[in-house]
Amino acid sequence: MDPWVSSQPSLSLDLRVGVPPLGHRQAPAVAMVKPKVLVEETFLPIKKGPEVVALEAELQRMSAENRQLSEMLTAVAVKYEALQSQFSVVSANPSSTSEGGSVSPSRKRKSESLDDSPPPPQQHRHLHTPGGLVLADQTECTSGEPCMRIREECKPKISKLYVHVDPSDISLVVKDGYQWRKYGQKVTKDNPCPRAYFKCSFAPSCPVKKKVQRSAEDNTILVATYEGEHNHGQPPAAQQNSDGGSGKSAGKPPQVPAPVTHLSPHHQEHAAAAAVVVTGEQAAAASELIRRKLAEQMAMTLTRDPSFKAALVTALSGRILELSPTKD
DNA sequence: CGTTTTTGACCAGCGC
DNA sequence: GCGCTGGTCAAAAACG
Repeated sequence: MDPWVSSQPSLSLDLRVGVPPLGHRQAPAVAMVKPKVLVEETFLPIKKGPEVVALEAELQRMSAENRQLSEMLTAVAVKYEALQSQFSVVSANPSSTSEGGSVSPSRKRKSESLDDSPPPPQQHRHLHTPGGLVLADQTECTSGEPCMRIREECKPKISKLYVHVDPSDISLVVKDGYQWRKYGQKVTKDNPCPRAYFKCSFAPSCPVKKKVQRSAEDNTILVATYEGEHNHGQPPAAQQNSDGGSGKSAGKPPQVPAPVTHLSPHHQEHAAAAAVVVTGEQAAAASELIRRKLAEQMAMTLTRDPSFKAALVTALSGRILELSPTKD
């Protein structure tokens, strides 16, 4: 996250859900605007039953959790600023882009070690996409977002997605909205998990390929490396569940990995570093888009969370019961 | 029957 | 030149 968040009231990532505004508490650096309270504490005359007490305890817990998250966001924002200034320096010195140069789509291992050797921190950039994916590196916007490119004139269209999946899910399926046909699988030297090779099958002439491999460090993370640029639009949403399996999945049910809704600090760092990718007007446009989608995803995540729903329902029903005329 | 996946073989780049 | 490795091909299998 970056300071942009703090300046955008509509997209504030303040996570204090259902917590009464605490005037005495210093607001976290990242969340500056007045918190939106879903369950207003002063909604009704005070008459606390056991459910309300329990709910309050739950809200306190969530409050603490949110405070933690806010602190993490603050730390991430600080890191972002540091990286951004570093990036500005790098941008001012084009000679530092020594890894640039075109990479032909196939049989080019010479300059294509992106996948195997960890890139230097500044090049290891990740962005969360609305699908719960983490977009890394530069240049490629698989979802059609137009402005995530930087130094595209000197870099191949290579990007990475980091997808959190269930460890028990052995499939190498990354849901990104495109149709892919698997054409190979290989066990690589530095990772016991096999790497799967896919080609875009949505358009026959589409040159895009992707490699999917479980992270050696965290096998709940799938790393998808995209090469090339789609020469067609994104398939309609109805087809987005068929990724990897691309239509027929040979009898297997469509595997849809869980979105990255809970990121380890490691991945959050990546996400924060992502903001370094773009600067200037492109950065503004990209940031707005990304953050909007991030906020949407956050809302989606909350609404999908059964415990959150349960707490919300409990709170609302409790209030309604209190308001009920049958109550004496 | 058509399409996709699997998987062993093959090819090319790279380091020694 | 040789071996290692990653990437691709293509025949066979699997599936609806």
